[in-house]
Amino acid sequence: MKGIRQLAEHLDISIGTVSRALNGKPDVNEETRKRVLAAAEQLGYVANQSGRSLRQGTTNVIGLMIQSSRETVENSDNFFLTVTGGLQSVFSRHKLDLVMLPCPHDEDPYEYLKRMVARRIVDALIISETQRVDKRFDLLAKTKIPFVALGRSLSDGNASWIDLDFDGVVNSAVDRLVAHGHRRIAISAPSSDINLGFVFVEGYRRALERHGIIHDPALVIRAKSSEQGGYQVADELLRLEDRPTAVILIYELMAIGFYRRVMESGIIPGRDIAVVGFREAPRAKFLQPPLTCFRTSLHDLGVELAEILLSGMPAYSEEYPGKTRQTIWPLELMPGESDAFELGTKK
Amino acid sequence: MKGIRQLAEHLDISIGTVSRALNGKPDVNEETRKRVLAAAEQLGYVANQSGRSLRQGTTNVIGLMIQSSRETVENSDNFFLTVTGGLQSVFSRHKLDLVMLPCPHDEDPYEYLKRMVARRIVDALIISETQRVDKRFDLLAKTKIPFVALGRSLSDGNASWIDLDFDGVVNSAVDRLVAHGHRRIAISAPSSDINLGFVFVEGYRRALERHGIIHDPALVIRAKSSEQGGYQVADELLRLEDRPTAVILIYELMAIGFYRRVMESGIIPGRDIAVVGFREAPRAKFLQPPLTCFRTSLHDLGVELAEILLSGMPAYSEEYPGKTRQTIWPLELMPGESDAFELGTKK
DNA sequence: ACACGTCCCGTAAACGTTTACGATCCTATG
DNA sequence: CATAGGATCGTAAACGTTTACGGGACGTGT
Repeated sequence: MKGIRQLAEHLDISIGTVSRALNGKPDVNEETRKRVLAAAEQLGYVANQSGRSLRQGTTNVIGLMIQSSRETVENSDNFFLTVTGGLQSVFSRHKLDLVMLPCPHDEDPYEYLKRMVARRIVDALIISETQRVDKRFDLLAKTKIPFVALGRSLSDGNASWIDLDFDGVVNSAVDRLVAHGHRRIAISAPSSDINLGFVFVEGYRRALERHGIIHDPALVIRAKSSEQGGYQVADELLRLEDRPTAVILIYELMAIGFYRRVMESGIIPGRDIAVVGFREAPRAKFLQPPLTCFRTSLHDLGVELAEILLSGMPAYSEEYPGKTRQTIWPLELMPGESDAFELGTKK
Repeated sequence: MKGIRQLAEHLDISIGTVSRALNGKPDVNEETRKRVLAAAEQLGYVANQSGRSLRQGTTNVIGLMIQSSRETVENSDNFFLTVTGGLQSVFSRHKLDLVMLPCPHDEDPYEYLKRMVARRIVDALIISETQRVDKRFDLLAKTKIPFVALGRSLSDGNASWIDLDFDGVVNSAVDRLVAHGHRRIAISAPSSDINLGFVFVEGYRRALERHGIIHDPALVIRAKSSEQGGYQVADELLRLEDRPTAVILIYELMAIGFYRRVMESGIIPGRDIAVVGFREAPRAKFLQPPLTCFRTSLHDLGVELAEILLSGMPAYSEEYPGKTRQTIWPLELMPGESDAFELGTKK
């Protein structure tokens, strides 16, 4: 089966009518529509995407750009695959397909994005792993292509985004630890270049301030979000003369390394030091003691993300142009036993 | 900047010459080529992919189809993102872009693939997570689209594929355990529907046979490749009256759950029971005791995979059509301490 | 009988590229 | 001087689809 032309002459109908029939347009007899659909099915005809795209300037494909940098590969940990599930559950209802666009390690994400936009293989884009200053926002705004960011940025220029509630997480964690009597609370986070690192530590500082605790910069450890990172965090904290009594880890993967390092020094998590993790993953509850952490449904986050995007696309939104939407996605505390003790009372 | 036509009249050159200049074709003066390239750069012109694809029937995009099924999401654990890095390092040299095509959970992979093929948004395909019988091979063979499978299949029909050396892994594991005095060796694997599950257990049986050990079906545990799965494997094995003295786990993630369950019963891995894991991931060495497992470079696997694919594409291979290539990808033993004891001698 | 509206369909242009073909100019060679 | 041939460029067709436009057939109301 070559193209619509062959299909048309096989049916002895004009090519225009065939196209209208296939696309559910009016001005075509219901009976001939049946015939066309049947013949297309039988001959296995599917419209050539290039031709269609060229004509109507649309591809029916949404792109999800990911960086998969070295840093990410170690910890993203199916984050994207799970979000993708939520995205697709929405997109498939609109006959949109999702493709993931992985930016090569050795290419500048900005240049990569520019190429992808220019190639016009997607109608809209989702960018992720936003930097604190991120030129991609300007680029996408300038090209008028609909997009949503997964992650805030200073450069968002009032564009739509969705982000995890880092602030809520760190506030809740600090409150909880303070209630247990802790005053020296350490925190780990990635570099403040990436927005997560900045926002997380900022929230931490405000939370401490709220409790009247002075902030000690030595208790903020920048580390990779991996087992090695957790190991290193523990290592650095153990070196301090005035050690913290509690620690907030980012990415629960770090807890594995953290546990190991402190236990090597005879320190038992959940008894000698309190540990809170963010965010929940299956293995958190397999640690000993089980890790107190924060959970959320990444699938549902994907659903929300998709809806935000669609609401910004003329063809899929009734009240376009609507306002851009900025959403902070909540997480729920999952109490474990890694912080379940009152400071000063060792069981 | 609209299209090549505007670029041409801006330069006061014919559209044909501009196209030739941009694509490095001959029959164009070197100086005018410079001018064209400069103007294109300055005006930010990039060829519209749809037009180009329509004309020359090629998209310069390679697709990597992944299923991201529930099963996979829990354990694939950046497997694909790492392989992707290797793929892109090859593709980028040929000006090919890679997109990941995630099949929605609720859609049949075969139907999804059919849609993607028909849409013609990729020039070639990589399929993964092959089933033991997998209709996708026939479909791709029939449509003549170049492809490689990541994973063997009964249905491969002599197509190209690459797969991890499950056989070598399980042989090596069994040899090692037998050398340490073990005779009752359990194994975990996913369902034999997926090819990995089948091949792995088959190799296990042959390895036992080689050592004259009779195969006890009770020692083959089908479980999900996750922490929960590992927990469940331990649970089932503990219920046996004639317990195994060693176990081979698939996916080192399972070891976390396995360790926890047996330790709940006072059994210490590496002392009371030997554990070998497949395949290596960062966290294996953060377990206590460190897990003996098998490692490989998934990046390099991606490179090989890309080269196999390219060798099957007329435009990128000098001796096309070459033979199809089936590659078994080796893994290397990483001795830990989880099996470092002689049976009968408890330290 | 006439006007008019509805339903259905065919025709052809347009989307942005690439490329086969032919035209032009210039130089070297006889 | 005639001619061949190379270098460089312009012209136009083609890729497969969608869609604006117009036209024929038919029914309905005056």
